[in-house]
Amino acid sequence: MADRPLRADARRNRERVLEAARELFAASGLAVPLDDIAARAGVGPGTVYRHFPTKEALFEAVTVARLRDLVEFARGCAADDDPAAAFDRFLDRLTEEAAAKRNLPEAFTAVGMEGLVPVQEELYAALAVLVGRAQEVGAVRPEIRVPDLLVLLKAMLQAAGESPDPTVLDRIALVLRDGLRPPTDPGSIL
Amino acid sequence: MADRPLRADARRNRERVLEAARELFAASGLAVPLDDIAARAGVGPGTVYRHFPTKEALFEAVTVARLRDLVEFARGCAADDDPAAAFDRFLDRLTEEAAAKRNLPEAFTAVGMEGLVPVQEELYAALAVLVGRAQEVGAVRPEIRVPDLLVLLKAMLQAAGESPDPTVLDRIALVLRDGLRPPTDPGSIL
DNA sequence: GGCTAACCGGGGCGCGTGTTCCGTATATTC
DNA sequence: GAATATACGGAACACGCGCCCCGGTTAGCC
Repeated sequence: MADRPLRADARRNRERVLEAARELFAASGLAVPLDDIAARAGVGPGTVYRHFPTKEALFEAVTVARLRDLVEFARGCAADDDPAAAFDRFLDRLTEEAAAKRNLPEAFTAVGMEGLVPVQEELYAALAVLVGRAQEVGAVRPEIRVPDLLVLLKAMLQAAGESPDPTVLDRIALVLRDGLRPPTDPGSIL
Repeated sequence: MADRPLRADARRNRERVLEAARELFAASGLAVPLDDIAARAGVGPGTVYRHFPTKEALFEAVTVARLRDLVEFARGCAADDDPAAAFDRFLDRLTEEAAAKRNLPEAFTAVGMEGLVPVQEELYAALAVLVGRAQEVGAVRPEIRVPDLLVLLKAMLQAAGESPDPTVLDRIALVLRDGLRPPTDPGSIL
């Protein structure tokens, strides 16, 4: 209970494990063997378990951080003056991150990971604001709900991760963006 | 080599295994344990292996059939008079099938399954015609290529399959459809 | 109805992978 | 610099699952 400060080498190893986990989870998702993470960190498997009670816990630790960043960004966008531009900025950010981060899509809807739920809910709430405001100014079709968006975004991230050709992502993002806009309603172009 | 006709009980069991595999693969994809399939078919695991040399072979057998149907449908669409409507019909069919068929998306891009390749190529070719014709009449944005479409559809079906709410799929299909259309080009509405 | 060959069932092997354990090494403290 | 708690490493364990094998059974044929 009395959190004694970690020994110096312990803290260093903890950081190394997190770093290795970040990279490998991003590359191959949850499928990567834990031993590989340990090896990449220059550490034995036992050491990983000293710091994280389970493989899932490690995944959580890595993923919560990434999701938290995303939530923060979404909140920043929500505070933007121009709701349409704000929504666009968020999509931009997501397509950037999509490059080769397979753990993000898994994190969106992963179930059964206790620690992920709060951040998922925060993301949901932030997106609700972002989408709602964009819909008010007619930048996003009104029937769209946050879960729809999450599914779509997840699909995009997944698709991007699987395709070897990076330009695929550009075209997919294009389709998504145009599809989210309301069907041309005369006079909607500010 | 001389394909002696299968014994009656053997043929019956083979059919049962295929049936069980269809259902379970559709529900949970390749992840379902082979023993479950055997149990569902009322058969021992050994019997499954008598008919299919490997679990992947069973998956192939089930999936090739489904893909072949899809290819046939796509070809039918390609022969349609109205290319725009034909493309739409294909999308409709796909969203219908998406309801709870997790093996379909996996089949689109599954690699390392020898038997799947020919059908995948056929699907690719059929889609190329379908998309090409739709593009000629301005129903689909010109920069889209078949791989884009495959990746996008796959990810979407997958993501939608995970969502408990079936209406999500409807809205996603809507977004997809509008997103694939070229950005309103005055005069494109026949 | 009996004979033969084909087929069935499920127990068991091997492997990959998450997890634990303990003897050894090292940081910290006095 | 010695004492002690803390952390390390990797071998060993547990387990799920794909896959094989053999004793028993059943279908097909005379």
